[in-house]
Amino acid sequence: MPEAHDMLFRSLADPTRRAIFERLCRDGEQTVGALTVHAGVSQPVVSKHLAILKQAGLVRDRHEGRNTHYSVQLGALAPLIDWTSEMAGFWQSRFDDLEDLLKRMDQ
Amino acid sequence: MPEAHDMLFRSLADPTRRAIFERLCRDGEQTVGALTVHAGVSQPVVSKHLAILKQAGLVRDRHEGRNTHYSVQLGALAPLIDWTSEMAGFWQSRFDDLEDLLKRMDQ
DNA sequence: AAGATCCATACCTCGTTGGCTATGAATCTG
DNA sequence: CAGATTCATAGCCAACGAGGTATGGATCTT
Repeated sequence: MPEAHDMLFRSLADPTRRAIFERLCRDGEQTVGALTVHAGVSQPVVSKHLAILKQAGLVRDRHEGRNTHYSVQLGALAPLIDWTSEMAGFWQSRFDDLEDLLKRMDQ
Repeated sequence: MPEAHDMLFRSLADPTRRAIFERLCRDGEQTVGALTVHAGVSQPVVSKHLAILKQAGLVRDRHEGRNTHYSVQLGALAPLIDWTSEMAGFWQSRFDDLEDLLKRMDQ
């Protein structure tokens, strides 16, 4: 069972995939075709990347006729923010501990 | 030239590597041996992971006799925070645009 | 000095994956 | 209905990467 953070980080690790996600963040909902134009890779590759992003909970799709529109999933980045905050928190708390120690040593 | 964010995300994508980084965040400076005990992989593998984390700017090393101590690099997570904020910002601003639009339509 | 310990590097292997083309299903359009 | 368009899936391949063992350099320890 791949931990939840795994898919998240792994999804964003690939440059092509991250670029697609960034574009969706910047410009909002896009069809596969529109995304393919700027992706620099073939349409099937874009579709595969989108499937991975979707499975990671980063994007969602909406079907309309023969078009599929992708957009950023609400709260997509929340786990990333949480993880980062947690790690930064650990770091900070140890820093505080050191500060306390130094303060007590100072007395 | 691999963009800076690439190494960052790719470094954190691997579970073993991320676990090592998390441990350094939680418990502070550690020797390679200490990290290897809990890593579940061989010592050379741990060394390699640490080299990757170091190249990504996430950790730093300090040599002391035959021991090498690794610790989280100051400001390691800053680029990650920045990127996340930027993406969330794009999303938010488009949301605001929509809100404005709806507001104007409401009149 | 000899052995033990710590770590990094070299080398190999195998699974994963990101890319492609081909194709088919589904939907417009003439 | 026939062709065109949009997208997803399947199959394939080359490259990468994470794991292992073997080994050597450097440093304690006796």
